Amino acid sequence: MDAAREMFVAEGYANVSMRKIADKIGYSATTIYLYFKDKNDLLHQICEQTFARLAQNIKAIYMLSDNPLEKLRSGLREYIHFGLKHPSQYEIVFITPLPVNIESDFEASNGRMAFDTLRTVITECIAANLLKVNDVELISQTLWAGIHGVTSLLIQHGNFPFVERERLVDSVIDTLIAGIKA
Amino acid sequence: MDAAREMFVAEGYANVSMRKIADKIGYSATTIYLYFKDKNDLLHQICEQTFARLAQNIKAIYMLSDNPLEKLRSGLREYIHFGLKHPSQYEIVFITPLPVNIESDFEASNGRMAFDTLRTVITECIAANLLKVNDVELISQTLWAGIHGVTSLLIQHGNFPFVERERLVDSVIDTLIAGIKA
DNA sequence: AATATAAGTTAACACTGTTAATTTATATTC
DNA sequence: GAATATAAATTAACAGTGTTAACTTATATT
Repeated sequence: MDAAREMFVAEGYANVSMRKIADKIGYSATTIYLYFKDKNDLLHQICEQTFARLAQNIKAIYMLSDNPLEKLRSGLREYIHFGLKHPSQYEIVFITPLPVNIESDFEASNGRMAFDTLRTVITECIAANLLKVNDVELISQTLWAGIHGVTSLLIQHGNFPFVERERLVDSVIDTLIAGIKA
Repeated sequence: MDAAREMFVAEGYANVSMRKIADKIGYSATTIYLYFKDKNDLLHQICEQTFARLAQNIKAIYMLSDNPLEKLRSGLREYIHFGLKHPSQYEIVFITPLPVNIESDFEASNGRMAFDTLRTVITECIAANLLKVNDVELISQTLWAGIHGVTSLLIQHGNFPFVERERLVDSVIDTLIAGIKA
């Protein structure tokens, strides 16, 4: 998985063959099939690792504040920064077109857990009467769309004449929060 | 291009081989290479066709109203709906990492032209004193991030238990506009 | 020492995008 | 109308892909 992740990150999922991975770890290609159902499954398991780290980071940041809106703001920022700090990995997990039904068990995966951190803090905000809408699911997904949008745009279209990175990130976060605040 | 577009949309870019396209149009696979440099070029040209229509659609929608905020709202909606209606093509232009040499193309591409329609209507909103920030570029890119985010999430993570599609789209648009309105 | 099981490999299949050489069809000249 | 030039399309082939089934080697258990 370490070898595969490095190669996926460096060269892209589609450009890394099972034989290349096998060469790197000194095994034959078919040996990988003893431990992973197929190439998609290999990617899926790597994604789980990354999801788990992201969820952990966000939870750690939530500990630093008691103000729900502050927690929300810093959580959103951590998500974006996590993506920008590990652009290749973010690309693989969140941007790279997922070849098949890789997400069929999303319900129980670490991806769901990462998203749950967002849902949790939104619930706190609603409980504290800080928002003007009280549909947790709807707001969570709306915010996710916003932070995923800026992250993936900055990663992908690096040569587009964006305004300064930190200004854009702040603007997205500020706009989103201003848009839902009571 | 018609045959290829249909198949890309129906089955996904990766699952359509040059031979399958050739079969559908009654030619041999290699004939396609007389008219397109390679498979990516074929898709790229299909995208240009489609996104010329997007820019056209948005401009047409702007004609239907004089209220800048209404124009903005309906333009954002059209962008998202267009992406959802042409997921394969949206994917290749805005999501899939492009080879380095194509990137300069983006400056003059029809996708960029679509973004310019956004910049134009934002300028109108600022001129009418409807927004609380008056940096055209910053706001345009912030909104682009938001609508790109929801579009790409809905396209790529189809198995995620999203709330009803139209509700999420509305929520993103409402939140963004509420976040920038004066 | 014999056997059962785990781990890994080889050979092969049915594909893929793509190139080079070759054939077939159409147009242009004599 | 015949000969030639050009355009259009094809066939054969290459090097690669994910993946399966059959086989071999290593390790553990009796």
